[in-house]
Amino acid sequence: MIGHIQELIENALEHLQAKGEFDLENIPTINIERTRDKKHGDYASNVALTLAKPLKSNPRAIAEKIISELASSSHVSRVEIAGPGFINFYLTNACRLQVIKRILKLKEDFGSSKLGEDQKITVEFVSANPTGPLHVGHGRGAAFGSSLTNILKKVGYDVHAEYYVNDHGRQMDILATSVWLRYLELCGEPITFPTNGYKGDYIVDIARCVRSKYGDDLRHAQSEVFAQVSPDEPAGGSKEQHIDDLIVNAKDILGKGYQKIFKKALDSILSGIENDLEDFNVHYDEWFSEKSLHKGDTIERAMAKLAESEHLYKKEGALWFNATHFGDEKDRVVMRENGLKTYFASDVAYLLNKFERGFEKSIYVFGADHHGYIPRLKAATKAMGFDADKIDILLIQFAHLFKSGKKVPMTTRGGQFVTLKELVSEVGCDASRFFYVMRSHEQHLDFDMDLAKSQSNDNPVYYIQYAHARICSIMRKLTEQNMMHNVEIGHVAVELLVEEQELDLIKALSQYPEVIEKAATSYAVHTVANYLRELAQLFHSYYNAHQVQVDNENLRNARLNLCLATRYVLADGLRLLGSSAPEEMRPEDRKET
RNA sequence: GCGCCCGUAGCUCAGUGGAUAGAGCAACCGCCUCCUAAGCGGUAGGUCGCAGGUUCGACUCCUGCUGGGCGCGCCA
Repeated sequence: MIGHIQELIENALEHLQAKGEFDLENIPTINIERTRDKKHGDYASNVALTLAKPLKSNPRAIAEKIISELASSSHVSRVEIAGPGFINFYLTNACRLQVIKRILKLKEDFGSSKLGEDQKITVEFVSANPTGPLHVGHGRGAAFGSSLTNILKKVGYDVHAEYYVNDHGRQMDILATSVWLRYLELCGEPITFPTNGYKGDYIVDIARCVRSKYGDDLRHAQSEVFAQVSPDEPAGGSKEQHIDDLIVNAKDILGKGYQKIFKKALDSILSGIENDLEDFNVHYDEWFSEKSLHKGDTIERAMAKLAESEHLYKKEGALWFNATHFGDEKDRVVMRENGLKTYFASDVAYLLNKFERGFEKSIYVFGADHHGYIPRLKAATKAMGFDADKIDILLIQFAHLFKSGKKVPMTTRGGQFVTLKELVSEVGCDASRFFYVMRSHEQHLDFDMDLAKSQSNDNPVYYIQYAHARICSIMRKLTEQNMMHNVEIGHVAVELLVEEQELDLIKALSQYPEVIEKAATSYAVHTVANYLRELAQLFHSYYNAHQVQVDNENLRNARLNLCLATRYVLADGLRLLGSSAPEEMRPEDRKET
């Protein structure tokens, strides 16, 4: 419709130009937008305002000339000038009502588009180190990334959702060593657990699994384990050195046994993460292993690419990438003096891998604390000769969890935190998914657990679901009374929908494709949540003001069509956000909170 | 110190150059003989952090200031 109006104006401008009324160097791109206020019609253009300057004339006069040259259209009922010189377009009722037929035909495909042209893109999100269960801090990235993936698919991208698994490096060694030490404790060895080890209870659980599988096979004497280990921090030493020494000993003493523990720890935590995310309705196409980059030659090739473009240099024994050349604040080490590659080297290799897999766009969803990564990833992209516009890095601001009015700490050093699993089991998947994405990802979020749990009118997700359930209920009642919903009768009688609430609801429905498209192009998942709330609001108002099941068969079917169309959009929108659309919600099912 | 993000109603937030700045919650007043009251209608609530600038037009863009969050290792 926007394109149609654009065309009308464009033609009018060309006529005016040809008649010599206007003297423009070129026809500008014409901006058409939905009006916010229905008193301003359905669509408005500011074209006369923008032309005021080049034409050196007043906007209202220009608008008048444009209107006089507008060709008549079967979709437009009225055009008027308003305010400083806006041109407002009113659609014909027939045109407005078409959307119902369209939705009933397309069903849940309404709002889908070919915007993405089937381009291969990837969205990487969460990617938390597999050193422990996911906590509520990861939940926002998971909810956002998953919803974004759904939305991008909806507009026609071939989206590959990916989790980058940091299954390589020192943190994993600390994990494996922590498990081993807990295992030794279970065997009865007197162990002083290192300050820098992972202290969560889940480590003990894994150690127990190791013990039940291997018995005492991996047991070694405390004296051997701690032989030549420098003192821990409480004993006046360095906690970093202490844990590193323990890792060296663990690898030495255990040999192949170390890999067994390592693998057990990784598998156990990773499958826990996978399960937690599945329960959170978050699905991945790929769990990408960092180790696979080390096993293959991707890192070498990535480094070679950087070297080729002469962006690598040696300093103080280490190998550096000159990121400052591309605007980063400092150069970055890719290989340490001890010959080990840094995480950044893996990141560059992963980047190369994404380009090699032919993704047109790689979207990274990072926590706000990772904002320092943007310049260096962009720098590496450019240095390898790729288009930096092909990577988009989104920062998710922190969510603060509130419980009983008090802020709940997200993580603590001691390994105590609210896990995602706990959140989902306490609040439920639907409400927690919705709460995480109902605010802009660029905004700090206060997550009120009590509100999310409350199954009441305070809770926006239930409000939306309730609208859906009400429609389902209308349909059920109909069947109980042996009345038929005849869609064709409804289509023919569509002009009977004249109530204000009906027209408002119809208008909102017709906006769904635009909302989805805008959410996709600007990565603004929360706009879908806002839209659904508005749509539910309009439906509830309508429901209260007018009866759907009326005696008049024509009107009844027209209204049923409208309800059904609303239902499709509500269900699809909820699906995009990872929430369900229940067909029945009973007040007596509510849990008192 | 440097860099990134944020400041809109009592609270939590929408509003990515347009018309009279909007929702929800909290407050107050109403609505079930009628398809689910997890609902609806109404009232009240604002110096869009402050000061300049760009523009026909600024909550929106630019600069400075101010308040808050986060980040600045051969850590992961």
